Amino acid sequence: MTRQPSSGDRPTVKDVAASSGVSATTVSRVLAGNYPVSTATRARVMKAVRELDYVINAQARALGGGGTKTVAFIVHDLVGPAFAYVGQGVEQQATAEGRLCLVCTTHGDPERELELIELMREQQAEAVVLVGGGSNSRSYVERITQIARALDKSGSRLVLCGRPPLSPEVPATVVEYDNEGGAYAITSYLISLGHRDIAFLGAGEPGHTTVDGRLRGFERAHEAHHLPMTPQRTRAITFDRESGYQATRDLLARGEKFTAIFAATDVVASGVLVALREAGLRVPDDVSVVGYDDIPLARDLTPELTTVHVDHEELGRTAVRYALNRDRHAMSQHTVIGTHVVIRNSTGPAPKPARTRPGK
Amino acid sequence: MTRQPSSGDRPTVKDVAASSGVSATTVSRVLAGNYPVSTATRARVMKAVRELDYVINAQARALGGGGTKTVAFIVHDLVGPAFAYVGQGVEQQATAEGRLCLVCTTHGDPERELELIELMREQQAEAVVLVGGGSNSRSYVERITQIARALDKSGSRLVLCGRPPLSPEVPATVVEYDNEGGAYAITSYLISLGHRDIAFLGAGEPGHTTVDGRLRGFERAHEAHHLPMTPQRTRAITFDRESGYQATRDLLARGEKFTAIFAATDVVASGVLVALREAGLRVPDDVSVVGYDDIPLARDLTPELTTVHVDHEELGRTAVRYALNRDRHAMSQHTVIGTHVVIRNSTGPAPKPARTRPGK
DNA sequence: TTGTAAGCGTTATCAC
DNA sequence: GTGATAACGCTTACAA
Repeated sequence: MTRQPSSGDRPTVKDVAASSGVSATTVSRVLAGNYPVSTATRARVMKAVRELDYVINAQARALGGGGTKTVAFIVHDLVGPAFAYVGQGVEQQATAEGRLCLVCTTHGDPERELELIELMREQQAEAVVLVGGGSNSRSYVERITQIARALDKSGSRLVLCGRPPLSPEVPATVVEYDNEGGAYAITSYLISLGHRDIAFLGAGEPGHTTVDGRLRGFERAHEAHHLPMTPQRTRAITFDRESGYQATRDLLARGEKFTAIFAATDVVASGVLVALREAGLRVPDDVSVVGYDDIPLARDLTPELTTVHVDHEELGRTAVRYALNRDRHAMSQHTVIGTHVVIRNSTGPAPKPARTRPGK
Repeated sequence: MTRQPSSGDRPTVKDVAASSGVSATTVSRVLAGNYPVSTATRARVMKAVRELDYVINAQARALGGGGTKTVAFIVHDLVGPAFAYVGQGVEQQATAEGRLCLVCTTHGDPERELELIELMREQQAEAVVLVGGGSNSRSYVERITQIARALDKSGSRLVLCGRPPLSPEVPATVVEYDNEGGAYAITSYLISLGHRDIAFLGAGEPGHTTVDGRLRGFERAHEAHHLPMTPQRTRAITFDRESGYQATRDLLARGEKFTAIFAATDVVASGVLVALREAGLRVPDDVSVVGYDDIPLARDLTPELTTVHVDHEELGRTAVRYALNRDRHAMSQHTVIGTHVVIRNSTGPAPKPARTRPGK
């Protein structure tokens, strides 16, 4: 007698087996397709599957057979363009490798991050991708190390995306981009245009790996060209449009001398442009502006923004690819993706003499 | 004798039980915390949990106990700003309700969409959120109806986010925004500024629900003000920046008469602005431009874009909230979220006489 | 080629 | 309070 599945109570292999007159094992074999089954039987089983509208229970399968085929993606938020692109890459590669993609947001809360890692451990995610720069503080590094070990013990792999490597003994996959190199390159470009007084908006949060790298590239470029740096021209900000705006106004209000501004991100640069425009300064005639990331916004700004291109999507793809196809004996992995300067219309030769605050 | 867990082989309740000298049942109770357990026992168990670094197996729990506490989010892609915000809302609400969030992208492929629905059925997702406008074609509606029924049978709920409701007999939750109303309002605003010749960029794909709604609002506003519409001024596009750019160039090249452009999305509007600028036309002095969506980009364009605000994040939140806390007896649900016009600097009084192609 | 039976790790049921 | 024991739905030896 055939069971009559009703709403909310799914048919199981047993139902299919009963309905097609075979054993549950055979049904399983037909569905998995990895075992010889006679054509006639297969047909009968498939017919029953269709009639009952049977779908396998992923939980039960995971428990009985292999693992769970899941990749977790933990990120600050989904709407930052850079994050969204990394996410896109992660999802894409996970799908390509036959995995499902779990996504969680921390909103910058370290506690929440920890909770999520535990959750992902429960879920047996094959890889747990952490996106975005982290702190460089001793305690933070220790924490991440611990997490990496815990995940490793649970048979899952920690992937750090867009931050520097940990010690080689830590079981983790690290995929970063040449953050410092990009900053060095674009700063050098400004210097080659004759700029000598360049403001840097994006200091602050000392120990934040992304910021640190960009600032370091900025500094190294100055050293390489034997140019002095003045601390008054580097500003701590919060990496949103508004803080770029405020920092620029502050720079102008204090009468700092500068002919160019290096904004730590494209989003910050968008605020910079507004402030300069309000102050009656022309870009790039009076002041050159550069950003970092090359998100689509960079092309929509007026003028179009000269910036450092980072292939965020590739970053996400690479992260998953490496984590899933790694040498099981290798402890740590580390890859760096290149960056390059994209020249658009927000940069030009330094005006002479250098501008100061208008009207001062 | 205590088991020694090694890499990749997780301790189980049994290990914890053995290590703390109680039964597996007791361990389960301590962990669930929903049953009386003596303080002493609880302490011993927790100690063992910590020592073994035990984490529960979510799959096994799902199989044994209740369901899976998962919400699935199926979307065209993650990087479209509107999608990203809906996703943010979905994730946020899912988390708030103690659910995990699975995310998958279709890249516009209907086959892929079907596959994903099946996958989500296997995963026993409590809710499956489909984001973005769909087709209105008979076959498409039938397909969705079938999907809704299939999911319902599997005990999971289909949620349509940002598209019109299906028939009341179809078990689905629909959350849309007042798409047509927003288009009506912003068109009326243009008309109130004296514009009589308004181009609409975003026709095409007849049957696409989002586009249809916006065009209908545009048309209704014309009717309400007894204004004629000329088909030559509505253009089919592909909803990216480039197609907005091309459509505008085409409009100009053909010498169409217009004093304002209604771009179907903010992204399209960004392309429109570029084309107008290249043609030497000033916005809003020569031509007014409006968009739709009010994504952050709208404020970064020059001039800042007048557009229709849609709270995409709230859309996502509402979708999940309704799907999870619905009346189990109600078949279909339907909610509409309001939209409103945001006036910025891309719109102004219609110039007179109406501009045509410059130099013509 | 097919079936039987024993897990997988948890929770629920029913005793004690 | 606590502990056996039987599900949950699937896979995978081991047999036939």
